[in-house]
Amino acid sequence: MENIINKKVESIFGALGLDAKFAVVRVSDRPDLSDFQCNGALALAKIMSKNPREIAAQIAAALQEDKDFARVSVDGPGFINLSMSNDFLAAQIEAVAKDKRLGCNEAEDKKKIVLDFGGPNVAKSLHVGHLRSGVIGESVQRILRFMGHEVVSDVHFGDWGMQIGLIISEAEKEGLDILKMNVAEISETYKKANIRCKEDEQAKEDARIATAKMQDGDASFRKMWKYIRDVSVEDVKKNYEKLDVNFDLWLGESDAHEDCFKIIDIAKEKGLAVMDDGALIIRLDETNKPMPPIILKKTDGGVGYQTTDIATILGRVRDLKAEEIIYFTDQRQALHFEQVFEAVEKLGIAPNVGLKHIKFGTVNGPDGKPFKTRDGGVMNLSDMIELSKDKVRESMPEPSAEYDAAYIANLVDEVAIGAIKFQDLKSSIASGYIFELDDFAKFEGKTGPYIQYAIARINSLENKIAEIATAAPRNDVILVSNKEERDLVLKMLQLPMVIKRAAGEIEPSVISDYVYSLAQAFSTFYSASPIAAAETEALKASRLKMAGTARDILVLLLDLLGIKAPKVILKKEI
RNA sequence: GUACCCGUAGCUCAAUUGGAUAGAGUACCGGCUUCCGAUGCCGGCGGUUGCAGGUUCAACUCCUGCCGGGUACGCCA
Repeated sequence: MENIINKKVESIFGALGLDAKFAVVRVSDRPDLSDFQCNGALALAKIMSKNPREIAAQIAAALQEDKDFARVSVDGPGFINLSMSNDFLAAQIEAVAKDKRLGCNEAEDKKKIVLDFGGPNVAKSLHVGHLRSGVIGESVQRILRFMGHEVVSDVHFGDWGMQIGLIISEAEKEGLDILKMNVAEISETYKKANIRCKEDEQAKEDARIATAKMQDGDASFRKMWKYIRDVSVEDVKKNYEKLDVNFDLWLGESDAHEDCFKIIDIAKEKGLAVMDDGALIIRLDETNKPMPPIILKKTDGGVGYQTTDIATILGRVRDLKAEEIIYFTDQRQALHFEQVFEAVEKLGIAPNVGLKHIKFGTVNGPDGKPFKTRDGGVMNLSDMIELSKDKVRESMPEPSAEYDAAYIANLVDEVAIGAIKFQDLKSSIASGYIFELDDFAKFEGKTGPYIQYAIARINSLENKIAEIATAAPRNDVILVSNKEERDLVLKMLQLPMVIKRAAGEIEPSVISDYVYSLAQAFSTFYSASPIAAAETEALKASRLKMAGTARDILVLLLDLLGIKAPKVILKKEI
């Protein structure tokens, strides 16, 4: 709808000989005054050094001719306030209700986009630190697909660095057989190795040598590497499944192994590779923003994650034909990606490919520092999920004939995961948040379950009315008869712009913010306007259709956030 | 030491990228159920946007300087 209004305003600007790029219409900051506003006259006045109110008045006068506007006024220094007619709004929402995509167009410039999120490592079970990357990445993946982009997601497993060497050399020292270990044992061995290497320089050196040997292709080391990788992948997959976080590709650093040599060759050819302190590096200190160098090859001959990340880009451009690559990690890796992107630029291996790093804040404890459990360790992701489910379970009824134990178990799952995900996506992803267990299972206020509940009520409403067997409201017309209805319709019509903005800014919180305000608008409407007992049949049909449309939008939005919308929400009778 | 990020209501966060009266949730206080799901709705309380300057018709937003917090800085990832 904003598109339509924008066009109307643009054509007026054109007719008046004004630059149409200032004809930007947005949702009004002052809903008491108008539905939409245009601030273009202010910007124009500055350029043309004219009185903004005069320009605004001229535009407003022309807009007034259009009967779709119920009211056009110029206020303050030159804001143009626009209010739409109820007929216009009704016609617009009618079109949305009919449309499979609820009025949303796909992007004009569709791209092939590779998303890199998750980033788990071998031998480490997922912890709260992994939550955000997965949840945010999953949502962005859904949003970009909805916009029509071709999206390929890759988990980019951390399976090629020191951690492998650490495990192998530690197992050797302890006389353990890696090929018989399970995930927990591998993880334990890794932890022990870390502790040992903190004290013991020689052990660290041994691990380094083991890493280099493995990377070099030693058969028995490769066998152990493969085993460790397979066992870890299987475990990590299970965890992501629980969270409904999905990847197209389960590639890892190891898959870029061959390309690492190519990167080194290219760097040499271009004269970018220099020996320094025994390592082969690319200098990045001569630019206006000097950075530490890329270490292509370590003194011991092994490659680090800088090289594998660069090599991975080469592969993604060559094999996947990526036009854009987006990374999701916490902000502590900002410098790393600046270095990698700069090196890629110098190497010229990804011309015209957009490289973006979406950084997000850490999940923090009450002290404002990255979250730790009471004993100082990191909290396991699956433990956290269980805690949230326990909370949700408390509010659920006992299994009944209608809803058996399996149904309730599934419901607990969907609500708990919904609560966790919404909590993670509800404020702008650049800022971190304080981890409060209680918040992950809250039902009230700005939470996932609040939205799920609103949806369940609409479903229930439709069932009830169908049961009463009143005149079927098919093909009835939506009427805008009171303030609550009008507010709801206006809110619903913002959908396309919201999704477009979320996709453009790669910011899922734009959607979580909107989905909540829409659910609120619905609840307000719902408690103010009787539906089953509406004054007339036409009004009843209209409101029912309105509610159904709101439900469809809410479900779509939750889906874009990666959150399930249960048809029915059960609760304990009190 | 250098670079980057942050500081908004008691708490957790917004503010459409420079626009009008800085908004939500939570907490707290008050009201709403013979009637569509009260995990709900309505109302109230709560602010010198860290401090001091500057640019602008207009600053939470941009610039400068302080204060306070965080993060990262060559062979871990």
